[in-house]
Amino acid sequence: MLQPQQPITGNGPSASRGLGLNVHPGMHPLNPVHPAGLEGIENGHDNRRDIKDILQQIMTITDQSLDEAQAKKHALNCHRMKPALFSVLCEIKEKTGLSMRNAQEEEPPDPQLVRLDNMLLAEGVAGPEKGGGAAAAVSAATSSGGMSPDSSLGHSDYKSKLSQIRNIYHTELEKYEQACSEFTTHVMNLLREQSRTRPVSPREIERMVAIIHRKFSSIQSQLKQSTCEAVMILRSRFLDARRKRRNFSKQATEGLNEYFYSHLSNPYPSEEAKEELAKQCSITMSQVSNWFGNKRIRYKRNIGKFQEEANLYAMKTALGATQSEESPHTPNSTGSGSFSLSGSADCFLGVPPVNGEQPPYHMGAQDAQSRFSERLYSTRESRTNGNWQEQNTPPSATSPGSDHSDNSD
DNA sequence: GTTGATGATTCCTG
DNA sequence: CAGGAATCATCAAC
Repeated sequence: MLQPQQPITGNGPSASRGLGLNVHPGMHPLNPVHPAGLEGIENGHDNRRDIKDILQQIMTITDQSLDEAQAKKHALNCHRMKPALFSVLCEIKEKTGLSMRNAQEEEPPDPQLVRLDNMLLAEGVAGPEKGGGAAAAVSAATSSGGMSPDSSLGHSDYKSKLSQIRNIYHTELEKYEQACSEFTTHVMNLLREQSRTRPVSPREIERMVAIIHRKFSSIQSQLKQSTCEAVMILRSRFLDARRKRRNFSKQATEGLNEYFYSHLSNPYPSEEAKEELAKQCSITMSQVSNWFGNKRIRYKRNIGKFQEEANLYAMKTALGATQSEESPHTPNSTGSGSFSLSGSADCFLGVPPVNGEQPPYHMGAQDAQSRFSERLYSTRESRTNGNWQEQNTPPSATSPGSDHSDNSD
């Protein structure tokens, strides 16, 4: 794409300055490396003086004013020695292999940059605008058990902020790309201009372009890093579940409590039961696990405090069970309104007798209870169950009058 | 602002 | 890896 020997037409200011001839190692004026370039010249002594003069002019060209330099440059380009000198320069360059120095440097992709790219893509900042972006990040955070669905008001805020970051990122990226492209064009023009007075190979230009791109790439990676940091801050601020804790809905709490107290002998829902509870309470399975974990430990810590609650739910379940007995068409009715669980039919039947007492509610449905228990309790629970039963004697749930709870703690 | 309740997280254990 | 225990952070009632 370059024609180094083409006639001079351009006379831009850039060409008159950095001609770059004073850095060439093989350019000693009195000792041309290859005499072929001076073919046809008969008087060697005069020639040497000519060359000396020309080079002297070239060396001092940067000290001159623009117009003067332009004029000198034009004079030099028109000089009869110019083609010969140019040819010498070309040969010197070829011999020394200057233009090829470091030409082979093929840098592997920067792992740090790749990481940043991947992260921005995952966060929805880079890549396609809709679908995989903020929504994906939010849904990921939610499904990991972070937030309850009613915290979605925070999501829209998060999305809008993420969108802002995305916009800024793309604007800046565009700016950088434009600047890079402009600068590259400028440098290429400069080199083309210079190629009229010194040999500049296409490969050299490519190398220069690569250098420029590397420089801009490092700026870009800084931009990417800053963007990643901004997204991280945003995430921690908006998606940190602790900050955005929301109480479960009344219905959800009721459902969980119902299950807890109706399985007081073994309040360890199986995966299946957790899934069902999660579905019915509109929370995630990990939230169900959290809830039961908290409930068990808090109940155990202060059984007396939960006595009333236990009684309440015992009443409810008992009422539900009675109703279900009376009207077999509604077997799953638990007296808790819209909330019902398939496993709640074993209301308090799993509660072991306290000091040999009979369970207060014996519906004659022990078989059903066993079946439900078998289905709902995982193998893991059977391990922990014994422990729970031994250590946590449930209160006489349905007889508040005979409260003999130990009010532990 | 204080305080108790509560959902989530972290660390540890079996 | 599930669960216990401790703790944190926020909510909500006062």
